[in-house]
This record gives sequence, C-alpha cells and structure tokens, in this order.
Amino acid sequence: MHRFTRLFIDLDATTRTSEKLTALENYFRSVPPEDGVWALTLLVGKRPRRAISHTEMRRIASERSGIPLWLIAECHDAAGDLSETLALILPESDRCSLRPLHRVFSEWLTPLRNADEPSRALLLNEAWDELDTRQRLVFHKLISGSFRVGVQRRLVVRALANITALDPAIIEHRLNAPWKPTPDDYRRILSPHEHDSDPAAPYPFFLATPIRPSANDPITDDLRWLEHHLADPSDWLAEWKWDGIRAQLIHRPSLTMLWSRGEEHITDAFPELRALGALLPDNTVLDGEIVAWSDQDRPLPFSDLQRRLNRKQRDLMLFDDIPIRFLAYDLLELEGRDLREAPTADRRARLQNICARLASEQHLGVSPTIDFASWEDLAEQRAASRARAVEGIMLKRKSAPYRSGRARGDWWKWKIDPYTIDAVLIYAQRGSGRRASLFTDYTFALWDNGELVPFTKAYSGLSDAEIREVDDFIRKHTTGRQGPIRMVEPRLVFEIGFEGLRESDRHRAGIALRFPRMLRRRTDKSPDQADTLETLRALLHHSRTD
DNA sequence: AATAAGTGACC
DNA sequence: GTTGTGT
DNA sequence: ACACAACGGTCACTTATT
Repeated sequence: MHRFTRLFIDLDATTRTSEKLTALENYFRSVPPEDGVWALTLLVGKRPRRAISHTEMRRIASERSGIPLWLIAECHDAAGDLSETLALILPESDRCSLRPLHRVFSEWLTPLRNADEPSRALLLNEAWDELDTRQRLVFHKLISGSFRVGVQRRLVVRALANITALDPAIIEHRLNAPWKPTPDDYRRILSPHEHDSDPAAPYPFFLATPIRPSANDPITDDLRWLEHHLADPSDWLAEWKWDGIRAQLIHRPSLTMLWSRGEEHITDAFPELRALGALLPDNTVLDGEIVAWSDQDRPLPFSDLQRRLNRKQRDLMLFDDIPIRFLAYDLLELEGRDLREAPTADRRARLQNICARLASEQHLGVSPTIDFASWEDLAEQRAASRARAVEGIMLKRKSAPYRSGRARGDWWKWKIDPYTIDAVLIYAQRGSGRRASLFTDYTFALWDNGELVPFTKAYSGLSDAEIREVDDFIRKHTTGRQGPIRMVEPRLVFEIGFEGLRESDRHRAGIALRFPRMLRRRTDKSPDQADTLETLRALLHHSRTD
C-alpha cells in the first residue's frame, strides 16, 4: 500500500509525461506480481465498484472524529472531494502501512463489500488505525468506487513496454485479451516472449481525427482545408460515417467474437453476427460498424441499437424489433495473415472479394465507398448525410497502413455541421477537480409561453478566460440556491451546438440533445432574443422528416 | 414493492 | 462523443 | 502532436432509500 500510495501521489503531482512514465516504471519494477497486477487493474482496467456508500463512510468518520455531519458536509463542499476530506479530518496518525496492495483487496475491500453494517464500521476503523493520511486518501477512493488517476492506458502500456523491452503494440494486444488480477495473468502480460499473445484479443483500433480540429487553424473553410491538407482527392477513399458501434469481428476456428472499441466482449448482444463467423475463412478479422438497420434499408437511430447492448435477459433480444447489420470497412487479418501493414486500398479490395460471396447475407455488408471527382463534389454529397441518417463522411488515405489509436494524418472524419440554437444560462454548478472552485457547469433554457424552460446542460466550449468571466457574473447575479445549484439571473446568451435531438421524458422540455456544447457567447443578443422551445420542436420535427 | 440514485457501457 | 490546456 | 481532464446524453442494470 505504501508503494502504491507513493505512485498515486507521484502521478497526481505532475502533468509531465516523462515524470509519470518514470514513476510507473519504478513502481512496476519494484513490486511483486501479486501487487503489480492489482495496480495494473486500477490503472488500465476497471476501477473497483464501490464497497461502501458515501453516506455511510461519512457517518463512521463522524463517529470516529467527533466532527458533526454538517461540518463534514461543509468541508466536503470546500475541498470538493470526499475521500480527501475524510482523510484530512480523521485524527492524525503517523503510522505507515506496509500491507501489500493485494492484501488490501483480499482483507479489506472484498470483506467490506460483503459485510453487514456493524462489521463495515469495524473494518473501516481497523484500516484507519493502520493507514497514514495519504494512504487513507487512496484507500477511500478505492472503497468508494471513485478511484481515478491521471494516467491513461497508453502511458501505462509504454511503461510496461520499456520494462519488458517489448513493442508497446504487443503489450496493448495482450491487455486487450481478457485477464484477471492474478499473478499468472500478470506474468503472461509481461512475458518477454513476443508470441505469448491471445488470439482472441482484438487489434488496437485505428481512430479517425476530426478535420480542422484546432481552433487556431488559419483556414476556416472546409474545402480549403481539404485542398490544403489532403491535396489530391484521388489519393483518398471516402465512406459514410455510420452512427453505430465500432467493432471487430474475429473469426478463429470454432470461435467467433465481437469486440467493441472499449475492448468489451459484446458477442452475446449480437448472436446474428456471431453466426456470420462460420461463413468467413478461419482466422479472419474484420473492422466495421454495427448499425441498427430498418427494413427500409437505412440506419435506425443509435438509441435503438443501444437497447441491444448490456442486456441480461437473453429471451428478449429484440432480434425482430431492432434488426442489425455489420458494415465492414476493413480487413485486418485474413487466413492468419496480419494485413495491417498493407495499403488501405489493398485491404479494401480483399475485403470486397470476401464479402462479394456473401452478398445475400442480410446481416453483413461492406460499407460502400463514395465516388467523388473533387472535394466540391464530395461536399455536395455530404450535404445529404442527414437524409441518409449518417453522421458525415470518413476519409482514408489509400496508401496508408492500419495504424493504432488516434494517429493523425491517414484517417479523418468530416462530420455534418452541428445544429445550433441560442439559449439563456439559468443555473450553474461548481465543477470538480481542476475546476472545483469555479462555476463551470451550466444549464440552459429556451423561451416557452413567456417562461424560460431548461433543456440542456453544457460544459465544454469555453476557454479558461471565458469561464472566469462567466463565473464572475454568476457570483454577482445569483438569485437563489437549491443544494449545490445556483439560480442565475437570466442575462447571458450562448449559442449551443449539438449533433442531433430526440424526444425525451427525462427533461421538462421533452427534448434531449446529443453532444451539446457551447459554440460561443452571444454578447450581441439580449435574453429576450434567445430562441424558443418551439424552434427546437421544429428542428426535431425537421430532423425526422428530412 | 416502488422509486431514486448510482454505475458502466456506447456515442 | 466534444472541447480546452499543458508539455 | 499528444495525452489528459472535464464534461454532454442514452440505455440496461444494480444498489440504496422510501
């Protein structure tokens, strides 16, 4: 526990990649597999679900420290983090626990989850007796299900690659296969032998970058941007950007599996697709999109598809209500040969060959390429995206290999221009972490019969400087409070951008937005010039019919 | 038993 | 998914 | 350019509270 706490503090203390990397390498070099595998689980895998509720933790801490609950709530409000607050208010201890990390799980965390209430209090007190302040902080995060630390998977992979002198891609591939926090699995993941990888694991996905991503790109026009950055249209392959779930379909002898982008095994949700495996040559891996597909031969909304995911009740799989297709767009492996280094155009040709034989399969299709003569031509076709129920266009360099992760340059997404609407800021809430001291979380409203009706929240889109301005306004123009929420004088107007909208009964306005964000402050507009709910309803109606 | 709140997957 | 910041 | 942090909403499911 002391080494892991040290690692946590080190990772938290810096934003420098090199320092994080060193901290990770030192840690993994110094701990035995029993502990290393738990650390690995915490850093790249799933954080433990909570073993005790905040309410109960607060109460037990209050009993031990003698600090009343209301005061703890105040401290929590000021500090912004309950684990930290409780670590600080408990009677100080300078003992430092040497209990190894795996025993923290087996002797504290697991029992805590299964114990009854009095035993939970006993266990917690026992742990507090042994841990120092920093260890308590980490421990609280572990047991309350809020453990998070500032490293992402990639960095951990790099650290392990450095330790083992293996290619990061190999580590990545091994981590993609199912593993459990056991010393054996840990040794396998760190095995210096290159081919100890699991054939059931998906390849790391290649992700596209949005075109014109940086706000300060001097070129503001999409067509100019394409001409400048992608140059010759004939070097590029265009496809529709489907609104579905990215997935790899892996077919091994007597085994077909489907993996999502988050490396989740989702085969069980789509048995129709597992059945496709039998039609493919052994050891074939397809990359593509699972899309809900109407009998009108067009995509259904994403939310329909989502209903097929995470289902426990297998008897109600909605096969007929929500039919699906796998639209393949890449071939990563064929008959055991890894094709990722081959040019995109070649992989495409082979993919079409394989799927041509299966043209009658209703659940399988090749995502068609879009013929286009010029960028202008493609822009015109893109304008039909909403009508086709797709999200825009994908552009892939014909000569490029299949890369891993969000590598820039070869795969681009050119999404449809977002919808926009001008709305009034009416509530605000504090952010968390780096933004704990500022009001960064905003609720927006539209006019409806002379009344402002809240319809969405948005956080992203403002720079720190703009946030400070808005925060200042909120502090000076608060009209009331409800718990952590401040009511704000309805004076600021923002242009809200979003990708789509649908009816929803979770919101008073009856409509929910997809990917809402602030595009800009409308200082030129007064609140009464903001849009109405009627405008939004009209957009909703329009989006269903065009 | 019914409802609310939380979690984790997808986008 | 989107976005802004820091290195 | 990249990694990271802080956020939006849905759905299905689980756990806590009434």
